[in-house]
Amino acid sequence: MGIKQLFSIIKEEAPDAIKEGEIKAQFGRKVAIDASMSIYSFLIAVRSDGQQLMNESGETTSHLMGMFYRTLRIVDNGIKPLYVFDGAPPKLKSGELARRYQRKQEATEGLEEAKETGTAEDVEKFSRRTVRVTKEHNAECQRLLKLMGVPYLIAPTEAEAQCAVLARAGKVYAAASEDMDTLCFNTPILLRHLTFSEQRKEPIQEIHLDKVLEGLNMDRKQFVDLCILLGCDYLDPVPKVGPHTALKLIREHGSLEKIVEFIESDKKGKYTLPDDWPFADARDLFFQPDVRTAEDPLCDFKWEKPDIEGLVQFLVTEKGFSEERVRSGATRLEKNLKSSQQSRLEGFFKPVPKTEAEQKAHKRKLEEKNEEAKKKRKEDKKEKAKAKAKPRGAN
DNA sequence: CTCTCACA
DNA sequence: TGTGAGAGG
Repeated sequence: MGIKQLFSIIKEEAPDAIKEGEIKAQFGRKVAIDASMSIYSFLIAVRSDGQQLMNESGETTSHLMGMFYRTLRIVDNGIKPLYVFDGAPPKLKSGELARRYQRKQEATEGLEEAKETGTAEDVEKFSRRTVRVTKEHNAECQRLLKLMGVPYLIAPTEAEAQCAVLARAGKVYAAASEDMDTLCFNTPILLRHLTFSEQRKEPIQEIHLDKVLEGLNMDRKQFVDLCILLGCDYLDPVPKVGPHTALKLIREHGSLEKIVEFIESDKKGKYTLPDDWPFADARDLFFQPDVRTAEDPLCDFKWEKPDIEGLVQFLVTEKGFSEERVRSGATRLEKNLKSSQQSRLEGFFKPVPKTEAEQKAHKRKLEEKNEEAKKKRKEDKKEKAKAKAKPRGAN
């Protein structure tokens, strides 16, 4: 998995591509979020005594908890989230690719377990391994979002790819994900650490793909080849090839075709490719993912007022949440989604003048504006009255 | 994971 | 104002 490696390469070779800032800087922006990935992490992280949270009937509530509060926090910051759910698993062209993909998926869960080996947390270990995002989890989160007035859409296959399409089309500002692989799907901007700013001290990262390519001096194809070489979700990495070598190989040979050629003809046999390594098929998945175009009516979305009573019914009555918390959450949601109707205003955060003189000047200005507005209203009224008195019929 | 509340 | 422990369902 090249997540760390890819980031370190970018940091090294294209530092301008990474912009760090506070969450406030994202005010008014729309972002696309991979819902299924989020749900998975909630199921793992939202726990108490090693168990997922559950209501009295034993139904899991971790995913709803996580999604409810995280979304609230995002919305509190004036950000408008759009969730994208995974559809069917991608149809992989080669059988080998499919095999590896499946194994990787299973390994992801096994890895969590392996990491825990040696610690005394047997219970946790066991329950983590069995975590799967089910149809029911997805459906419940969709119901929750609907009640919250937060839009979502279901991707034909992979959510990440769909997020990238929306960002590329300008329907959202960025794809928000922790997964660097999202860049391979051609999102112009990747937003990382969207949620844990403020509370933690880490800043939000914007990673700009154009700057990445510029800094690496590569086109998109070479960049994707680089990522595949580092080990993407669909293919195993090449043994002994780390970030440094991967970069060097791409720079010297220009493409995976040439690199494979080189490795196979290299008499010294420094590197060995995995037995079956259908890199071209993996590359296709990044270049021709199964997605809806941004113009598809199914990609239309809007933010609406929350259904407060519906939320209470679902979360409180059915799932045992605290009514007070749900209601106060719903109120926050109502307030924020209303006020963020207006789009991003540059200069919105210009500080109010500080000295007394400046404050007075500022006040005067406001009064002037007020006066002007009043006058205008009066005039408008007059116009209207005139129009009424002299109803139009002439034309 | 996120919230809350107690405590420096 | 900030941090840590503990609850949440």
